[in-house]
Amino acid sequence: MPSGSALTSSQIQAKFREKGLRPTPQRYAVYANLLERYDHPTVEQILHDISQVFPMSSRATVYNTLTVLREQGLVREVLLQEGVTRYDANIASHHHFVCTQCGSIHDLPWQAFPQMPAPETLDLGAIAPNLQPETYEVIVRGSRCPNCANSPVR
Amino acid sequence: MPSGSALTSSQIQAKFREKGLRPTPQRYAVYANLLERYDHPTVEQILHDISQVFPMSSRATVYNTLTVLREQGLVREVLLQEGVTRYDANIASHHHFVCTQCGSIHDLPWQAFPQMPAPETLDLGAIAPNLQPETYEVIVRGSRCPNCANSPVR
DNA sequence: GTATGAAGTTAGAATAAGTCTAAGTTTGTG
DNA sequence: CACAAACTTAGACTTATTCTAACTTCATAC
Repeated sequence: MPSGSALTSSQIQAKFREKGLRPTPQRYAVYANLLERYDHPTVEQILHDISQVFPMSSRATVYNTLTVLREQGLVREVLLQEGVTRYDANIASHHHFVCTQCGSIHDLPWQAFPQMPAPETLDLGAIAPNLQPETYEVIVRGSRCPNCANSPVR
Repeated sequence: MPSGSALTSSQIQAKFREKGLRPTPQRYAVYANLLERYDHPTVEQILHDISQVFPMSSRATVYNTLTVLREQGLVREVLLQEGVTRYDANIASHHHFVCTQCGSIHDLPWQAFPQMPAPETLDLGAIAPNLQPETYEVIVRGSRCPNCANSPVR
C-alpha cells in the first residue's frame, strides 16, 4: 500500500488546515503524490511527476512545500544516498532497507525487529546516561530487493 | 579514544600496501587524520586540518583518497546530514546518535542494543524472505549530547 | 642507474542539489 | 471588497562533488 495511507482529497485539505497551511494546488499535488507512491522520491522525481498533472510548479515551490510539510510532521526526509535528499510520507515508525545492488530503498515494518523497544521507551542510560533519545530506526543494507530479485546483477 | 585505534605510521603504511595502495603523503595525512579524531568530519574539515600540516593537498585528492579508502574498506561514509557526506575510520560495527540540538554525530557501541543480533546473523526471512541483509546499524536521534550537555539550548 | 608506464596529484572547470531574491499572485479575514 | 500575510515563481546564486587534462612520482625491467 502507498506510503502512509491513501487519503481522500478532502482529508488532505483538512490536514493542511489543521496544521495552519493554506491548501494550495501545488502543496496538494506534492503531498498527494508522496502519499500515493511506494518509493522514496527525490525532489526531481516529485517535480517531474506533478508536472504531468500540474505543469506550473516551480522547483522552489517543491522545496518550500517539502520543508513546511516536514516542519508540520506530515513527511520526513530520508538520507540514505549520497548527495540527494529523499522524502517519505509514511511518518509511522518503521525501518529501511537499502539495496546495495540497485540503490533502491524499501520500508521494513517496525515489527521486523520485535526485540527492539518502542521509540518512546528507548533508554540508553546504561551506555550514555545523559543522552535523551527521541526516535530511532534501523538501517539494513543488503541485496536481492524485490526490484533485483528477477534481474540479479551478475 | 580515536575512531578506530591509533595506528603507528608504519602500521598505516603497511595497511596501504596490503590493499595495493601506494602510501603517498596525501593519503597518509587523510587516513591518519580520520583515525585520530572522534567526530565524523566532512571533506572540507579534513582538508582544512591536513592543510595545517601538509599544505599541498588539493580538494580533488581528498575526494579521491576517501573514495579509494572506502573501496578498500578502510573508512566508511556517514550519511546523517543533508547535503554533506561525512567519513568515519571506525569500521567496526557500531551505531550512531544524531543530536537534534547541535547536529553532531556520536558513535554508540554495538552493545547499546544487546538484544540485536550480530550483523552476519540478521535474518529478515519472516518479513521479507528474499532480502539478503549484509550489514545494519541503528540511528538514534535525540538531544543532550555531550557537546550540548553543558550549554543547553533554551 | 635510467627509461618507462601506471598510479597519483593538481588547479580549475563543470555539474547538480539546494537556497535565496525580488517581484508578482492568491486568499482568508475584517 | 480591501488588504496584509501567505504563497508561488523564474532565475540567480551557493556549495558539495565530479571531471579533465596536464604534470609528478615511483616501482620495475632493462
